[in-house]
Amino acid sequence: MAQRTSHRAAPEHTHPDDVSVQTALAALADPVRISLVRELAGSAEWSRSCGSFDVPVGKAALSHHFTVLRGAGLVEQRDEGPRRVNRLRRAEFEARFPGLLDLVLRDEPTV
Amino acid sequence: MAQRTSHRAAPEHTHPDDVSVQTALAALADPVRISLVRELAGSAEWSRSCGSFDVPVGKAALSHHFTVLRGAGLVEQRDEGPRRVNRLRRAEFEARFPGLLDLVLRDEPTV
DNA sequence: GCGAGTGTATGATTTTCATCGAACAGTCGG
DNA sequence: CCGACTGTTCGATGAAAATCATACACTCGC
Repeated sequence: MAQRTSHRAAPEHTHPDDVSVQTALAALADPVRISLVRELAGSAEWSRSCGSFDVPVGKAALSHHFTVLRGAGLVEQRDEGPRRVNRLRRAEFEARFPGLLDLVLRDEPTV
Repeated sequence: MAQRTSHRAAPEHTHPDDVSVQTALAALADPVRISLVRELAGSAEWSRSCGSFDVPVGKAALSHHFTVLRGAGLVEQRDEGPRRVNRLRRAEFEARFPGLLDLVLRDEPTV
């Protein structure tokens, strides 16, 4: 039989098409999640594990934020050995909510 | 001297240019405020008083929501006799957050 | 100027959400 | 098989936000 990469339950994903505007906006209206999305946008796909992000919260909260991002159709996850790697669903999200992601990514904080 | 229309304190407004993406998203990530913005978009400017909107909340909460919308640069208000009439700041908001308002207005709930 | 109509302010209540600590579950290298 | 590493789950906590009821302020027609 085919080789299994993981015996863990695969994370549940929601396609952007099944997401309401309100849910999408709520997902992006949080400073930690905005940081995650921005960092993710600046990295190659599947290159970032959940723990590799520079956000000031514990791993429990971090896990929660990724759940929210998945539920909003913003992030796709895949298990790779012990870690869970991420990908920003740019094209799909853009198709569903044109311009929205760009607004978040372009509006960098004035450091 | 010039005639005064109102002896009330004029409502404080925030221009969309002075609003962060996060604030804008948070303002639009609420069902009641989404309803207000949609109804407002379907009416002539300055034609709707605060109490004329069909939302399931008391007037105290309603007043609060308009404060949030003003603070996000989404709504402009003017006193007209006993009522406070509203205007959606379409052009200004669109200039600051291109496409965002359209997303909210286009995504009508499937009734 | 009274009273109805409209909106704001205040304080309390409720709900929602972000967060943490601790316990648990896979994965992988030795 | 053990131990380090990664991430999830659970329960509790705290903060923020929505809501309400009440009281107050302003406008206007009578």
